[in-house]
Amino acid sequence: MCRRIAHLDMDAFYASVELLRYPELRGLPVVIGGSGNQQPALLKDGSRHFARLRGYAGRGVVTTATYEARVFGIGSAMGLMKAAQLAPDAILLPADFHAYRHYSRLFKAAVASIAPRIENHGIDEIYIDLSGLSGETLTLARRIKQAVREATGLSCSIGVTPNKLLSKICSDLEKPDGLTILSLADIPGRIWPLPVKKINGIGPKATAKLTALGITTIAELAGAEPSFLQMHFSPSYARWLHEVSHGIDERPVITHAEPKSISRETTFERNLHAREDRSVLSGIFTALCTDVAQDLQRKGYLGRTIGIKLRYADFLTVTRDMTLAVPTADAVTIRRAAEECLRRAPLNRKLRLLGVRASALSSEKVSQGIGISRQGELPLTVQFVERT
DNA sequence: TCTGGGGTCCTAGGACCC
DNA sequence: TCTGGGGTCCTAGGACCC
Repeated sequence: MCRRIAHLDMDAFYASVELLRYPELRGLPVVIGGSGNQQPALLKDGSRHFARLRGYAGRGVVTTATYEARVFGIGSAMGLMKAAQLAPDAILLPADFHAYRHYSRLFKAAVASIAPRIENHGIDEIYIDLSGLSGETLTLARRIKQAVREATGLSCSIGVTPNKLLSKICSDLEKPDGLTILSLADIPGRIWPLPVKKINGIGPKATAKLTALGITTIAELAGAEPSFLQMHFSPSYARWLHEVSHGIDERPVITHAEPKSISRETTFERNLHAREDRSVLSGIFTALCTDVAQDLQRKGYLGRTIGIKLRYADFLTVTRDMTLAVPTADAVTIRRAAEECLRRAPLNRKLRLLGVRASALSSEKVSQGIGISRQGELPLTVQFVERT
């Protein structure tokens, strides 16, 4: 029995949400990114003045670009300074995650009204299991696209195939506003000619390694001997490469998942030194711990492992973490643990990023139900802590 | 022109236990 | 003393994704 799995990807999601708010920008190259000080100014005549990429100075990156901006070679994760070189006259808007989350909820609810088995895959993507539904695949997919458009005014692209791997590739084939349906028989014709990096899970490192081995297309990967792949990759990755190149993927659609970690991090406007900039760094550190604590409390989780992340001026990144006896969501406890971690990291160099993370999460409700305080200040009850 | 912020998963070594 | 084997937890790093 063949499954029917859809992957739905919103088209240039953040930028498209901004175009709903600023319709006068339609058709122009628009880039979303940066740190929020490029808010449009309202002029006396009621029109708005938008910042341009030209002259941008800072460490921001492109989050999303409209298709008109992509023509210039601008893409996600590119530094804004570089993007400014490519398209100085493009409009620059700050990201507004509150608005994007709102539209995310809208489009997911619209899909759920037609096909309730949904797996979240970030703010702008979902997998949908259509297997149990009646109706033609094409009809269902068109209904879903229409429902998303009616609920949000936004377009999306959908791929439908027997599994998540192929559907993810497929939703990208006819973007924007695409709809592509493939069967296993279509793999040689439609999937194999594509470059290996189109496979979700083959990133820059693996692509470079495969290229060095003379493998650039999925067809070439499919033609590689498993023993050859095992010589160059870890056993499980080699096996996975062989399977995905043949379109094999049995992963189920996961309709509910608990978070594994909650973290906050920030890149400084200028590099900071642990000693020379001690007080400003300390303030940032405390704020990050407070933010993590608030996120934990708001979402109803306790963290048992607290960790930090440092990124030095040369981009070298180190982490340190420690596991507590008692899970916590308390800002002071987190700050103390994070400080312990900090003591174990080299601090004789300039930093560009600091982060704080809570992991080994458990649900707060369960812990409270058996009498553990949020701060974990009742050591005698430690023995009754149950992990969830 | 150096490269955000929030995540997941995997690997690997050492500790520790039986 | 020259040497086991499996299982789990903890820590650190890294690839990858949106």
